[in-house]
Amino acid sequence: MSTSDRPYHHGDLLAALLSAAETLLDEGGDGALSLREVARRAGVSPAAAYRHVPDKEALLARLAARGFAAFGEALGRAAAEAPGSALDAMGVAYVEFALARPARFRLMFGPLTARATDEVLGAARREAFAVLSGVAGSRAASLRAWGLVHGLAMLLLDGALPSDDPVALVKEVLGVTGA
Amino acid sequence: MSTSDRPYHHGDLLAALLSAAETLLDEGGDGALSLREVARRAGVSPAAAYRHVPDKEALLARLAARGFAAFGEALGRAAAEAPGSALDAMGVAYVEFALARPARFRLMFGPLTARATDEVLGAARREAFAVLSGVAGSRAASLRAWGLVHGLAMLLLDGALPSDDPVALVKEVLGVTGA
DNA sequence: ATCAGATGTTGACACTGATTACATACCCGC
DNA sequence: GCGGGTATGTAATCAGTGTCAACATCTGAT
Repeated sequence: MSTSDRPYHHGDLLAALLSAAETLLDEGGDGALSLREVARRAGVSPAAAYRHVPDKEALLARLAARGFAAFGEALGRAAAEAPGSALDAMGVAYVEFALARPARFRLMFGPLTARATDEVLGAARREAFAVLSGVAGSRAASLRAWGLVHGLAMLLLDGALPSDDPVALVKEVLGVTGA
Repeated sequence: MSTSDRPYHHGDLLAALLSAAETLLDEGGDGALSLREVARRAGVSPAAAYRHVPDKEALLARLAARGFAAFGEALGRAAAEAPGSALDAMGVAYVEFALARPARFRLMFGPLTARATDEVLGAARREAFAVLSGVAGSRAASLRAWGLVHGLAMLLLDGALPSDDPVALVKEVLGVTGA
């Protein structure tokens, strides 16, 4: 029962850092998020982060892993809600996720994760993809579906496909019979 | 007749900067390239770059525009060399370009170009895409082809599709009858 | 109660992008 | 030819970043 608002020991700083970083990513999103700003948000000195994470890159890897977990869950939910046309529903959910959280999505599929030194990240990513591959059929069909939605999501994120209603565009391309 | 190797005035610094930046991008490529390092490579002080470019972002935009020019050219060449199956050839060329110059490709389709404040860049990008759209047929078919190859390229770049022979994988997915 | 280890702080270093004030070289009009 | 104006370069500086080492503080096991 200390009277100080913030005790010396935070309690669960790593979680607070990750949460602050996600907020940062989702709100500003314009550029790269700085470790210092994350620490500031968590109400802690910059160096404190290094007690919980070896590196800024490692923190980003954890964020990406978190992202893949939420991503896989969203895909699974979409598939469950439309058992008849699971693949199309997942495709739409794929793009919707990307558009709703651009910075997180870009981080998940960025050069940092490409280096893939973090094994937790790799597992999370594989698991998310397994959800998608499970409903696609053959290997080639699975890759085709995956590549297509991923490409559409990326192009929309980059503004290469200007569209008032991106989701409608995706449905058109996928041949989803609307409603 | 100065004995100094490098005259005070460089002659064409902007070109030298862009060239140096491209070299940097293509060799290290791991992270973001710094304006200072680019200037160092060009044998010039960091501030000199600001005489030719208002911003680091503007320099990157120019690089991306250059990239789109080379990209469109590569696509056009591929189409010309395989008149029978232009679309497939362009798809393969699309991925090959991305894999040969990962950093440049990522820059071209990155958040910087998404902001698209630079109009030259936007024009270059549209032109590259026009090459692709020209051979695809309907709008939906064009978007489908484009999204697919773009997605495959990105996933391969991110190491999400580990493959010994990425190009073969792409051909398989595209259904290209090899040789 | 004490002491070891975990956790957080302070201060520093090297680096970055960006701006400013100043120096130099080139070029055009005379 | 030459002198001034302008384009182009430099050096110095500022704020912000990732990272580290040294120090301070808390917490739990013995």
